Amino acid sequence: MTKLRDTDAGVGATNKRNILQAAEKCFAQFGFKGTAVQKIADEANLPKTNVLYYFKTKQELYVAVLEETLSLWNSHFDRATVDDDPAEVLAAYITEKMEVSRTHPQASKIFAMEIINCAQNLTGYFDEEHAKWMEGRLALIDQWIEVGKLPQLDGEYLLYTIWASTQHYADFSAQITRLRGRKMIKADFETATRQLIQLVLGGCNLPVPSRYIENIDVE
Amino acid sequence: MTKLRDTDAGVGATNKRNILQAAEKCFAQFGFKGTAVQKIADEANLPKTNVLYYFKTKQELYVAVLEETLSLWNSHFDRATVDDDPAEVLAAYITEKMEVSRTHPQASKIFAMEIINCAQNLTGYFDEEHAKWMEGRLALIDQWIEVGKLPQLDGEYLLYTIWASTQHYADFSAQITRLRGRKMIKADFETATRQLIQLVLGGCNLPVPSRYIENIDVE
DNA sequence: AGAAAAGTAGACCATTTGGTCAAATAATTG
DNA sequence: CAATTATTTGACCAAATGGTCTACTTTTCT
Repeated sequence: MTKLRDTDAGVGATNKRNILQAAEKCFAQFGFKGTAVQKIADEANLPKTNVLYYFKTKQELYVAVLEETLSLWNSHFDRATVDDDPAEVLAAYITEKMEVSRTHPQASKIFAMEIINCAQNLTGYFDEEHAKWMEGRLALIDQWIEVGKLPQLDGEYLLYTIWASTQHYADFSAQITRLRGRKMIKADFETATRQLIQLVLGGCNLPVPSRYIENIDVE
Repeated sequence: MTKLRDTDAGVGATNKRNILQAAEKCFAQFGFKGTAVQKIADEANLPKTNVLYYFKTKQELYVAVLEETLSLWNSHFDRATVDDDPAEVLAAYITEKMEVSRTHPQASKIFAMEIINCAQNLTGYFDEEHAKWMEGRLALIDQWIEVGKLPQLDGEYLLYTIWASTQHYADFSAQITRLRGRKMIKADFETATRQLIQLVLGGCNLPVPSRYIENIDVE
């Protein structure tokens, strides 16, 4: 009766979402060049021409998928200030990023491959935003050091370590699964999260907040 | 006069090495599907047919490149025992892996993509060897814990963190370069290595060996 | 020297694949 | 209802690409 189209309802929007989901799956598994549009179409149960109707080119579809994954970078850490407790903030940040690896491994893989291939499709916008974000977070870490909440350390390498260690569980899940003999389940992720928090906070001479020590679902 | 061929001399061996090097460069940048045999041939200054003469298929060439990269996993850590000092061993291991990331970023990228794409080309041999290696190293870590050289921790996640954090500097170099505004040079790697050692060892409640504290070339 | 093996290289082919076209159908609007 | 717009779909095409075939040259071995 009433029209609530335009963004999320309607045939077009449904198809678009459907295609994006199928594309994410394929791109994560086979990369950009390794994914045929036909395969995405099959995955979405649509003729290929229909896919190209919604996204003019494969590249355009890929960029659309990529841009969706960028939203996963958002975090509570973005809005932390010098008044916050770095132990709490970092523990929460690690927890968030581990959760992303667990629930959105495909997006993480696509992002990783894009970076490995020199980030040709990450437009200047992401570059600038990301660099600006980084600058702000490094300034915050320096403030924490100034007020004695953190020991002398280089925030840059700290953040790299957190990113690498958390994304690893998504990107390298095939290796991890083979080494362990079985897939990591939610409980394993929780153990891994606790261990990583302990390691990183310990390395920063920070006490681990009590709620991150026991096997309790956090947040 | 004398024949010293077979492995490293002779036209064939030279060409093979040349092709492998060109292939490594291409595969690292564009992935398996994204790399045309013709491009490898151009990079090696040979006609395409010549490349296919030495490696019957693109897949065979790719696997050859991949197998070369596996040698980079070798480390002094392989032969450490419970009598060694975990602080020394882990610091050296991190240093070694960071050095690999600095000097063989292409190999690291190829390996990473292979894992992301579910390691279809890593044969059972690597799987078994790697799993066996892992088992031995986890046993060693447990021994260190038993004799009180290490606090209670899960060695599995410790190793993942080390792998992830060190390989990150090779695999994600494009992102790092953009964030910093310039490439990481040797001195930057040394700083990163020290920071990472401090973080990991600190997280394990281990003192950092003095020679890893100052800006001194180690080993 | 002469035969056999190793290496070089152009022409060519079959397949895959991103993308276009045109025609048909369904939905929406005036 | 008529017209316009949105969507669906098969047929088709040109470019890219992995790989083969054949022929030629160089090296090595006896």
